[in-house]
Amino acid sequence: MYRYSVSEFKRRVLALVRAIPPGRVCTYGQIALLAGKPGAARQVGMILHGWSPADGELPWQRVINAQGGISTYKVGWGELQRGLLEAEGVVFDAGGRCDLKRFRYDPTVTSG
DNA sequence: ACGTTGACGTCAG
DNA sequence: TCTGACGCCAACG
Repeated sequence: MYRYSVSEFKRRVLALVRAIPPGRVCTYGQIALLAGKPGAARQVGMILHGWSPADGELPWQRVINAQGGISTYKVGWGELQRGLLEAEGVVFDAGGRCDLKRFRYDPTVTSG
């Protein structure tokens, strides 16, 4: 698909995203940090941006912003992402945000 | 090489 | 809580 020579960072990001279990979410900053580039949250978004939304191989919908909200409305995939997450059990409030303390998945914490 | 843009994050008011 | 400013780094013209 869009597998053009991925760099080390991209590789790590994709691996981390794939490690997110259904019904859980991660933030861009969290992914960037674990991928080895603290503060490179924007680059995480860019990497996912180059990925097809129809590609079920990558659970890109489980990556949201640090406020627990959807950041893909500006590219037209907001409704799709929210729908996919809700189908997995993630609950959004009236403000379109979910409770990160409840749904955030941290690979470094083996508690779940 | 340079300036602008962007699926973001953090700090100050 | 919401807004504005700055930083981050890769992609684009």
